[in-house]
Amino acid sequence: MSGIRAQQKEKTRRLLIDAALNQLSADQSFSNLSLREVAKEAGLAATSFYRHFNDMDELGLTLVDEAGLTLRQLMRQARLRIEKGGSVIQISVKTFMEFIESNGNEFRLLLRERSGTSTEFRAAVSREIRYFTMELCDYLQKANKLDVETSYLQANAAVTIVFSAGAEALDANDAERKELADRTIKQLRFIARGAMDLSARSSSSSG
Amino acid sequence: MSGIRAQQKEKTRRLLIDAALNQLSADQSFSNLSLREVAKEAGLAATSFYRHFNDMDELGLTLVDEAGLTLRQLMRQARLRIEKGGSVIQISVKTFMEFIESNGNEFRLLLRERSGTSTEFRAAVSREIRYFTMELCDYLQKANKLDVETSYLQANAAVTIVFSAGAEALDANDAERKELADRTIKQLRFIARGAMDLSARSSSSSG
DNA sequence: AATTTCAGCGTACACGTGTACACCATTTTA
DNA sequence: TAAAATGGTGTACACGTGTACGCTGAAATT
Repeated sequence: MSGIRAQQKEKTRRLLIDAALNQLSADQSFSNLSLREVAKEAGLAATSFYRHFNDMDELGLTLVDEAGLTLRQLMRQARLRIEKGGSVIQISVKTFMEFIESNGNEFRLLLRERSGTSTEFRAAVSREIRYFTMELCDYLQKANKLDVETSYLQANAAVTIVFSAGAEALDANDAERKELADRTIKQLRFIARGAMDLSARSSSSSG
Repeated sequence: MSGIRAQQKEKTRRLLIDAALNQLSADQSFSNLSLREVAKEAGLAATSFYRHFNDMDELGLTLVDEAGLTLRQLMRQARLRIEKGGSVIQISVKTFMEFIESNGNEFRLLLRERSGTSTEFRAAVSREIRYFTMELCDYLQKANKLDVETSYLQANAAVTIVFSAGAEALDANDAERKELADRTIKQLRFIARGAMDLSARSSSSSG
């Protein structure tokens, strides 16, 4: 039951996952990454791959799940920082940019497979982003006393803007990233202000 | 000089371009489209491809250019509609959604290659989107008497939101698209309102 | 009319791919 | 301790890929 064998298996499974992740870059996407390349990078024979995954898609979906998880953990970190005081928007953007910097490959994966050719991948990424959006939506609802629709609209728009900025950040240098962060912060303020204004207006005209 | 030959060449070049475009779909991206497949679809021998393009990248960049052009022509149409009266935001979103519906493959191309593995493709798409954004920026500046920075921030955010909605629309049915359009319109109003408010505030405090 | 140009074709090649298969060594089970 | 299960290996195969090369017939040029 201790499982010296299961333990080793988990270890080389990890090796494969990390190998795939490490091979991702600006010049290489998961979809044009071959099973053989991954196995080689992991130091395994090509056919050993099958002891752990049925095919590359299975590996890829695992990566998407992990990336989504990392993203949500990031959100928790941001909330902790916010509780200690500071601008919500500023801290959130900064945290996100740190994520891009230290987890560029995970983010690239999400970004690319979101509009990729596999229905399953698209659904998986879409799901992860939906989780992310929903958590923000809850937060906005409670923090700003907004109605459900408005807070959802705001959360969805904010996530879109932040993701798009993240995508640009991948190709940017430090100075450009700073600029990008500033721009994003201002845009999120536009959205927050607009949501407040228009929500107030519609609730006063309808009730 | 009439060029019965040049004429024919242009014709089969068009055949190749259209063949590539027609092979794009939810399940097939340009990057995993092979030279042989394109040539076959166009009814040519594989090697004839080289009489028109050096490689697939050259074809792809041509497609990106054409897609960008189509996008800008679309903008002109929207402006014409707006001059006849109507909500700027509503008409723009509607026009964009019509573009997605009738030019899905072009849009898919832009969407995917924007975060693809080729630096050249990314640059090309980025350039097209920049043109698109700049035209909107000019318009906002004149129509709303905003300062350059604010109108740029607004234009950039608006384009991001609209593109993201377009991406979702690709996988959506008619009802979902309607919903999507409504959501997008509201979000663009948030942004417009926020830009107005915060621009006014900063200009009154600084001048 | 003779010559040159050139779009399009078919063959051929080396290469990388996924994966089927038989085999081995070691852990696990009986 | 004997038998079974299993992670890892290497070989082998068919397939699709880009593209080099030489050829052909018709258009263009001289």
